[in-house]
Amino acid sequence: MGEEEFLTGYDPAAYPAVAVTTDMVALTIRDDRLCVLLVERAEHPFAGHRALPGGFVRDETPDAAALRELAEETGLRAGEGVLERVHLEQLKTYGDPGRDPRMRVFSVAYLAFAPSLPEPLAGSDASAAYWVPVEEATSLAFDHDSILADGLERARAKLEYTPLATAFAGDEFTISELRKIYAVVWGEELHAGNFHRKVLSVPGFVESTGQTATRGGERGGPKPKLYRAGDAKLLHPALLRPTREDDVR
Amino acid sequence: MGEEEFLTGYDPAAYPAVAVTTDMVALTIRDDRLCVLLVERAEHPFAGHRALPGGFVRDETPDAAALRELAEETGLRAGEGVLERVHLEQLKTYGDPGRDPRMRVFSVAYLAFAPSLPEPLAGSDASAAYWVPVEEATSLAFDHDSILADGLERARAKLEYTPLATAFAGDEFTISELRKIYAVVWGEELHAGNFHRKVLSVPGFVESTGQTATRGGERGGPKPKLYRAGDAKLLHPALLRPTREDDVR
DNA sequence: TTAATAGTGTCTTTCAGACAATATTAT
DNA sequence: ATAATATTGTCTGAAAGACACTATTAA
Repeated sequence: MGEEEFLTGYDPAAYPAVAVTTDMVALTIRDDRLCVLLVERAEHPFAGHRALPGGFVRDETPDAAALRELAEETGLRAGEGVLERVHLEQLKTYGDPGRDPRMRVFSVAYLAFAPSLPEPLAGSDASAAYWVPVEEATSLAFDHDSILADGLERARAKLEYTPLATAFAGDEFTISELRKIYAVVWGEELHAGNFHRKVLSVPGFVESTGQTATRGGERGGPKPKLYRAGDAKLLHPALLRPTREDDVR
Repeated sequence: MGEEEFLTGYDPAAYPAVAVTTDMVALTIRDDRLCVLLVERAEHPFAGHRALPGGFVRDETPDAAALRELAEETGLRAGEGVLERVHLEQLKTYGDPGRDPRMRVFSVAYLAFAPSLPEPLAGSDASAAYWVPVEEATSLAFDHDSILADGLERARAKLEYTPLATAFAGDEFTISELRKIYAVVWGEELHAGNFHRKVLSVPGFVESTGQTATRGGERGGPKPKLYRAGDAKLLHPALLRPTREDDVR
């Protein structure tokens, strides 16, 4: 702000109308695949295309708008605990002229990490929302391909230096399950032994529940110990992606 | 988007007016101090308070709006090379209802790193803009205190894993000058010997010009070698801040 | 029994940080 | 001459990554 332009009698009608929406990159892991929540567009423009869920920001904070939108599309209700465990953060704002053919629309994009969620109930309020593996989420409406790409890159980077991978897991999880989350999001396998030692050595990443899983892995192995998310907000030292060009030029 | 709400005859006048602006956290280093560009507000609200420079996003991308705003406030002109060397990135969007008492305003905040710039010419177009050491930039208008805080934290974090410190330096610089930039932004001294070795060991951080400065330090010492920014986009391994609580809980 | 998994141990290499040493130059 | 600075060297400890090993369990 600080615009002398509208200090004195500002007339809204004198300016071209703009709209502000949120678009949501909601990620979850289903069947060992990283999935994003998409909606089917019924009408033009981009009728028949899939899009990120989103909507107008009403008389609320952008954060609240994003959370509301997520709740509506997934059918989750506040107060049941699931929605409360979702990690939500602002991603970036997209506002190129022409990104929406109808009018000037600025979209504040959000990124959400959710533990494995059920298929949205088509009945509730979710027009037609469903989880799609990210590799198959192409040819989206508007500039949503690039919003999704930005969201994925952010998510992958965040796993390196924050404990957010636990946001994809249930309340209690094994080290193997956590490793699987990293593998799925990063798209590459991690060395089991080194990962195990690393996770336990980073202070505050996970804490032991003292419990042991009731059975071992699907194809054998001892019963693993159970952990829950720790209280760290940042991982130090970080857990860096193995395959990365030594430095991105 | 994907809002069925405005697929059919959408009437702009039916919605409360919103405005979209940019606010700029422009940082530079002057006299070994980290400074931010502020403007003086002449009229209400917050008359007499200082604010981040900003303005409406017109028929242009938000990035272009931010760059235009920076050029206007600093008096810099495109094509002279200085503005082209400024690093600009989107910071975050602020849109809480009530952040501007006049109407609903969403502000797409930007962060800029500039090499030491002259005091803006009051005459040009800059209403009344000047550089202020960041510690003295308090009690800003609107929610600009928190935008500035977010910008500073982003800047400090970015120095760790990107070569952006070079954006504060001139075309050619010495390792000492680079170290001074880190010290000023982070607010703590760095060990000269270790910093020197570290910078030269990270691939693509800096490249030698083959030249040597014409004179040594202000209080003696050999003539240092000159370097320019390398082609790395990320520092690997990163250059982490020395004083950091082992992990932020 | 077989094969897969959980968890631990060891070794090598890399790197950060502390500290020292030497050479060079402004004052 | 003195003091500050540039640059390089050395050492220690932390940590990453490769690899090996044992114990445990599903099928």
